[in-house]
Order: sequence, then structure tokens, then C-alpha cells
Amino acid sequence: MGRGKIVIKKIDNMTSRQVTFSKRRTGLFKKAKELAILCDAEIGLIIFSDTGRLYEFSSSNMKSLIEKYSKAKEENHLIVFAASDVKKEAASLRQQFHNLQQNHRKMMGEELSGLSVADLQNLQNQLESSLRGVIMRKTSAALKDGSKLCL
Amino acid sequence: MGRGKIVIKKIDNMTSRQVTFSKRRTGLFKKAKELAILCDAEIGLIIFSDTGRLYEFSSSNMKSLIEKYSKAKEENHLIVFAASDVKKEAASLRQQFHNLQQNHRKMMGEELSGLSVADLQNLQNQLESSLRGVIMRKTSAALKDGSKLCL
DNA sequence: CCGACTATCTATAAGGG
DNA sequence: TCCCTTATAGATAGTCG
Repeated sequence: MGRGKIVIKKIDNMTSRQVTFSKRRTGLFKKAKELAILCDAEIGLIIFSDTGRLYEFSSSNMKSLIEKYSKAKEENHLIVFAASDVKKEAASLRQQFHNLQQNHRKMMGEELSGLSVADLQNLQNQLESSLRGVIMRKTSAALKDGSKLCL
Repeated sequence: MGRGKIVIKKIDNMTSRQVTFSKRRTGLFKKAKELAILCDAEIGLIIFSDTGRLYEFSSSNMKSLIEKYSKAKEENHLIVFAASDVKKEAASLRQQFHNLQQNHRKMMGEELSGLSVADLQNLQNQLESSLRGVIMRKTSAALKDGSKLCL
């Protein structure tokens, strides 16, 4: 479609390549839109130029279209998803981990500044209770070992 | 381009809509391929027909293209990613959290079964050390409070 | 580098088997 | 329903300003 026929191979001349890119890209987008309207299709079109610039068209919403695509391809092992869910989970895990770590540090006797006397008393009680449990356990375990060893 | 001009609106007749869909889809894919080759562009095209069937074309690899697209759109608040990375992070966090939780439980005097006498002794030492720290801290804090209250 | 022009090529609407 | 044909609308390569 033009003054002369062309063969489909990469256009060497950069200037005319860019001109052609601009013209044909416009045409492609137009055709995509027409097809979407005429045939009630859902279409997503993503183009990166050779210079890395992004052009896109979506008859609806690119994000939801990509999600739909991912789901449709799931059985074909495509591992693309809306990260929002996983990201939320990761953020929540990070938070939980942080909280537990803070707590754990206190039980290790670290970072006690900022605790009230009441907090410290609670912590002491907990540690004493744990200690009692551990000593009891140790004693019974040692007895068992001892009985084995002494027989 | 055909025997008659058409207006761009949804084709009512289902049969001719499907015929047009088939023809124009083929044409669109052809144009997309040509553009990719002629201008060295990276192109991804996703089409869902009105019946929900998926058609796709990618000049390279759809997955990597979608990832690239996601990254390019990051600043524009698009929340689509290859989940693999985030998933890995989440899995790692889950593991770390689990380990810390186990450790923490032992310091709470829970789930002590399975620990050797030596393990229990170490735990006891740690708890005693923590306890000393906490008591020391509590005493000095109580003194400070006390001095405030008693003045 | 961009837009306009237009001759020419391509896609396709309508029709037929 | 699908494939083929063909007249015609539409896209665009080369050119000019």
C-alpha cells in the first residue's frame, strides 16, 4: 500500500524506519479499535519501539485484560499474576515478622529501653515461668538419660 | 475496504460478525507481525472474542513482554508483576517467620519436647541471663519512678 | 523531524459455490 | 460453515514543503 511494494524485513535506514513505525503503529491501533468495536472483542496491544518507548491500546482495561489472559493461560504454566495479593501477603508477613522479632529481642534481654516497670515485671514473670518449665523439663530429661547411663 | 463502506459499530448479525472477526483478526495479526519485523519493535497482542476465546501474538515472548510492560508502567501505579519474585520473597519470609516463631515458643517455655539436655541448658542460661537483665532494668526504672514519686 | 499528498498496494465486504 | 473471487475502501511508501 504505497507507491511501491516492499519486502517485510527490518528497514535499515533509521529515519524511514521510524516514519514507517509511526504510520503503521497508528494504522495498527486503528484496526485494533475497529475490530474491538465491530466484533465486540476484548483487545490489548502493547508495543515497544526499538528505542524502548512504550505504546499501548486496550479496548477495556489493560490490567484486567492481562489478569484474564494469565488465568486463561494458567494451565499452560504462565506465571504472571496480579502481584497485589502476593504483595499484600508479603507486606503482612514482613510486619508480623518485625513484631515477633521485637518481642523476641525483649525476651533475649535486648532493647529493654522504653519499657515501663509494669512491662518489665510482665516480662520478668514470663521469663521466670519459662525458666521453671525449662528446668523441670531438663531435670526429667537428665534423669532419663542418667537412668540409661547408670544401668 | 470491500464492496461497500461500513460504519464502525458492533455488527448485529452474529454470523457476519464472526466472519468479520476472523478476517480482521487475521489481518491484524499480519500487520502486527509486519510492524515488528519492519521496525524491530516488540509487540504483544491479546484478543478475546465475544465468545471468550483467546487469540494472541507476540513478537518475542508474551510473559517477558508483560513483565517489561509492568515495569514500564510501575510509576503509573500498575500493579501487575511476574509473581515469581514476590512469591519467592513471601516464601522466604514465611520460612524466617516460622523459624523465629519456633525459637520464640521455646523461650516462652512451650514445645520443649525434642530438645536435648544440652539444648535445655542453653535455653536455661539464656533465660537466666535475660532475667538478670530485665530485673536490673526494672530495679533502675523503679528507682527512677520512685524518686519522682517520693520527691 | 513533522505533516500533507497521492499513486499504488493491501485488506476486506459482499457475493458465489 | 468454509473457501474463493472480486470490486472497492482503506492503508501507506515515497515524495515534497
